[in-house]
Parts: sequence; structure tokens; C-alpha cells
Amino acid sequence: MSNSFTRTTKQRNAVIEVLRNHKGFISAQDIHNFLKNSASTVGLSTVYRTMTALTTSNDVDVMLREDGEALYRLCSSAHHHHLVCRDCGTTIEIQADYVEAWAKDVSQAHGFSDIDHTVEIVGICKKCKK
Amino acid sequence: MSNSFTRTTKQRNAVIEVLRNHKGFISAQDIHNFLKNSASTVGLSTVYRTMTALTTSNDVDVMLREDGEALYRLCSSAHHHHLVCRDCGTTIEIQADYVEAWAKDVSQAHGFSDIDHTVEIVGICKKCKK
DNA sequence: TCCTTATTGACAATGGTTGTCATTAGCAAT
DNA sequence: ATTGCTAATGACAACCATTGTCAATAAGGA
Repeated sequence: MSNSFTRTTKQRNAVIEVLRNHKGFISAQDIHNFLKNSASTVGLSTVYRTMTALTTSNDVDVMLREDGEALYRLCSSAHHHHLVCRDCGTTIEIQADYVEAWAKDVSQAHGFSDIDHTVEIVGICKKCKK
Repeated sequence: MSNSFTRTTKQRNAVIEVLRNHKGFISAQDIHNFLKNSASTVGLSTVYRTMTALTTSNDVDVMLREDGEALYRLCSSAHHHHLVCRDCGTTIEIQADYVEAWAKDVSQAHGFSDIDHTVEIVGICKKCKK
């Protein structure tokens, strides 16, 4: 956790706690709804602000669902990719050194610089397959 | 063009013409704005409906920008990936057989099925680098 | 304890996208 | 050509995630 908050608040701790206890990606709206039914309620604005901060500090990954809604998840800071279940949202982090190298090569071959890339694999996990 | 329209209309032709003449990805809103200043004006609803149809028939690729807005582009129907310029939006289609295989292997190794994947590389192209 | 100001939260506003529905126009059949 | 059926259109409202606003609150150093 290398975020750049200058103060510690219980709201932010509550949000981070939800992320910790949640397997897979979760939306800001859902975090807010979840906290609504709990002891520590947190404003929607605060949830968004917290997510923005955690994102820029690379403590969470962002992923855009097909409808454009943003999904968040605590992550290891190292660069990696995701294998996500379409049904239950379970996520597995994947290391892909080869793909990293490939992305770099391809882009250089086309004269591109300042490269950034995303790789997402979605499917149905073993549990949901039944 | 293997779309599933049951009738041909000038509105749809106009939208497709914009896509044909546009290098790189373009949003539905921009297509609509562009047509507003032309001979054949097309309703926003129609633009969206056309894009949805072209998407399901695999005649256009969809890409979500960071803010969640959908960007479209005519594409070859074969599966491929994109190399996009962050500045000017110029797009290059990439074949990546190895990555295809890799995605398949990785997901099977984790017990996932019905796989779908996306690979996007964004950077600065040669022209915009200057 | 006091003070500064980062942070919060209720609410309004934004903007892309989807839904509604009366009107229009392909196009197949006549 | 004309007719009839209905796909398709477009103006507009509704939706909903996200961002902006700003007065009130609270963290934490002095």
C-alpha cells in the first residue's frame, strides 16, 4: 500500500477493507451498496475518490466491463494480467513475461513508443461450468 | 460486410461511409456530430443501433476508452489485436498467433473454458512523437 | 486544546447510452 | 406503379455511472 493520502480516515479504511475481503473485481457502486448495509456507511463520492487515489498509486487494478462500468481490485504492484470468470467474477493474476516482450517488439517494429498494454482473458471458471 | 440488416437505408450507408473514411477508432457521438455537418443527417439513436448491429456481426471492433466511452472501427473479420496511438488514434491491426495460443493454454491450465480475450497496445506513433 | 486544511457527504450536474413510440420508408407481392 | 406489412428512423425522455460543488467535519501537528 503506497497510496498518497495525507490523512487516515475510517471511511477509507472501510473501503479498503471491502476490497480486501472481496475475491475478484468489484464496482464503486457495489462497494458503496455493501457499506450501506454495514456499520460504517461511506458516501459514494468518497468511494470514487478513494478508488481514484488507489488507482493512481497502483494499489488497485481497474478493468472496464462491457457496459463501461469500472471494476476495481487490490493487486500486487508488479505488472500482470487477468483471467476473469464471466459468471462469478473470480480473478486470477497471470504473469506473462513473453507477452510483455512481444508487446514491446511489435510496437517498436511499428515505430511506437511510450507503450502501455492490456491483456484480459475472460471465460467460465471450473466452478461455474457445472 | 456480413451484417444482419433486413433492409438497406441511406442512414446506415452514411454511417458506414463515415467509418470507411475514418482512420482509427471513432465514437458514436463523433459519427453523429460529423454527419450533422453533412448532407445526410442521421439520428443519434440510429447511429447507436447501427453500431450495435455492426458489432454483433463482427464488422466493427469495439474498444473502450479510459473514460468508458465506446470507440468503433471497421475491421477485418479475422481475430486480431490493435496497436493504437494515444494521440491521433491511428490504429494498426496486429496478427498474434502466438498470443492466441498462449491465452488458450493459460486459461486451460486454470480450468477456464469458453475463452475470449482482448489485447490492446497503446503508445505514441512515429508521427506524433516529434 | 487549538488551528489549519484534508476529507467528507449530500446533492446537483454531466454525458454517454438505452428505451419509447408515433412516423417514415424499404421492398415483396399484387 | 400501387398497396400493405413492418423494419427502421428520429425526437425525446429516461437511465445511471461518474464528476463537480461546497458547507460541515475531523485528522493530526503545533
